[in-house]
Amino acid sequence: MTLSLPPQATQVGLAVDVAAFAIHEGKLHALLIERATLPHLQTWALPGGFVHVGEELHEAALRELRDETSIELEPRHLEQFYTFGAIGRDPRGRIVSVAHLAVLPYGTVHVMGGATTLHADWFPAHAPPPLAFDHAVILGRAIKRLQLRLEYANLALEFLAETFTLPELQGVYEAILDRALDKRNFRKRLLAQGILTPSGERRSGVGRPAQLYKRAKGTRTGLL
Amino acid sequence: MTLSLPPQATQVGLAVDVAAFAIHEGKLHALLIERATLPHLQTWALPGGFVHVGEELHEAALRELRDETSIELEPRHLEQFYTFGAIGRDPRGRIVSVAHLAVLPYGTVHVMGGATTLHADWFPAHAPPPLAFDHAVILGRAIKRLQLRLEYANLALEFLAETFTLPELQGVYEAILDRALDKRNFRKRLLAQGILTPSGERRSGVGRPAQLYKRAKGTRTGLL
DNA sequence: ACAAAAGTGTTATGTGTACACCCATGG
DNA sequence: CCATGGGTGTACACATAACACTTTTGT
Repeated sequence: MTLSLPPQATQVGLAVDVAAFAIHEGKLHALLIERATLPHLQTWALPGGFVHVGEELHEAALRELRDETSIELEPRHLEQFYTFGAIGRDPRGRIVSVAHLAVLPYGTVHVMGGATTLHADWFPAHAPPPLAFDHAVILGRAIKRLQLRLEYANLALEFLAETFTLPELQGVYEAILDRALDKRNFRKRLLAQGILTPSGERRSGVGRPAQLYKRAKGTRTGLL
Repeated sequence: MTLSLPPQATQVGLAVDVAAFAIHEGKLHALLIERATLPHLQTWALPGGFVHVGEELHEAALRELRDETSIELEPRHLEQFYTFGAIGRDPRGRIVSVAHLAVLPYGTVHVMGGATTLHADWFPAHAPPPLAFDHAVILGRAIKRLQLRLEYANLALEFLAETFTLPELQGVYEAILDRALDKRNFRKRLLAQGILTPSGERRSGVGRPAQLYKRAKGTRTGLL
């Protein structure tokens, strides 16, 4: 490093926080951890922490997600969505947090308490418990962003396994938008987009089996 | 400050950059400065710099805009839109920049060289000169964000004086979207939104004078 | 009178939304 | 045969896009 920073440059703590979502029992859930350290000891919060030296922002987000929740997962989507830097937001000093939005398929997640956290668990995203710092605001904005993304990215598919039924996909939309959708209009719209191809097989259970679909070739949204 | 940061916390330089836009001669222009310091001496760049201690992010953006361009202005709109933190983006070390998008009315702007910059000037936003750091990427994303915002915020009004004609407003849309719009459909759509009220007066010049409008009461978008 | 820019309506097309019944399977 | 959930089509309202001529003013 041959050039130095100007004297008035602020050195601040750089953190990432992750609002990670999955669908469970037809409802949108967010992954929260119970803090094992001050400040806000024993308060629920978004997974997150300080960025390490030489670590990219999205790498830090993935690491915090893994370390704090002992999750075995590959996030299907990870995206920075806003940076929170208000002066009083952290009592330890000036800490700027780059907030990320992550999407996980619920099935692949096994949550257990990690070293730096007391617990980790899924909570209904639309009705979370009291959260540390400004994390309630961050979570709220993450949900809004998720709803917006749903419209023109095919982000809903990231919540599901490789093959899925149309009712399952509709359930994802309804969980995220927090309202009911018309079955026929939903199918019409989704099939018209041409991003789904029938996978031939059918899933069985109670009632009539549903046609299975998978994403059409060349329609990945881009993970990071 | 009673609590200390954990040892692995990275201290990084926190900067803001501002992509400031105005309409001039029917084209979208961006405000650039020519750097008076290393690195990238004598290269054009977005106005920006380090955040001071105890300074909010948006305050830093406003200060840099004023100091580096000696502009006399009140930005009509200022909005954070993305944070750039890739490791190699600045040769001085790990510097994270919170990028902002600003809208100025062109008429109120007087650009002259400031102390920390060699020059400051407006450039066509869709065809800028070579830029320092990753500022070309930042500018490109700022334009995209501006185009998106145009749709559902009434951001176009921020480019104009308090009263304006419909052809002027259409010119703003065309400059930002970089394509022509149909006059009749444009008028129909804008007037249907009910955010414009005729201000009675008419502006004179060559050709038939145009009706003047101003924004309807209670339709401010929110500056910050 | 002419040049220059403002203003004005209709039609076709596409998109979103509301709405009710039959189908296939398991128990 | 019944309970459960999957699958299907049509009609209306609304928004969008294409398109050409007349009006008002200054010179």
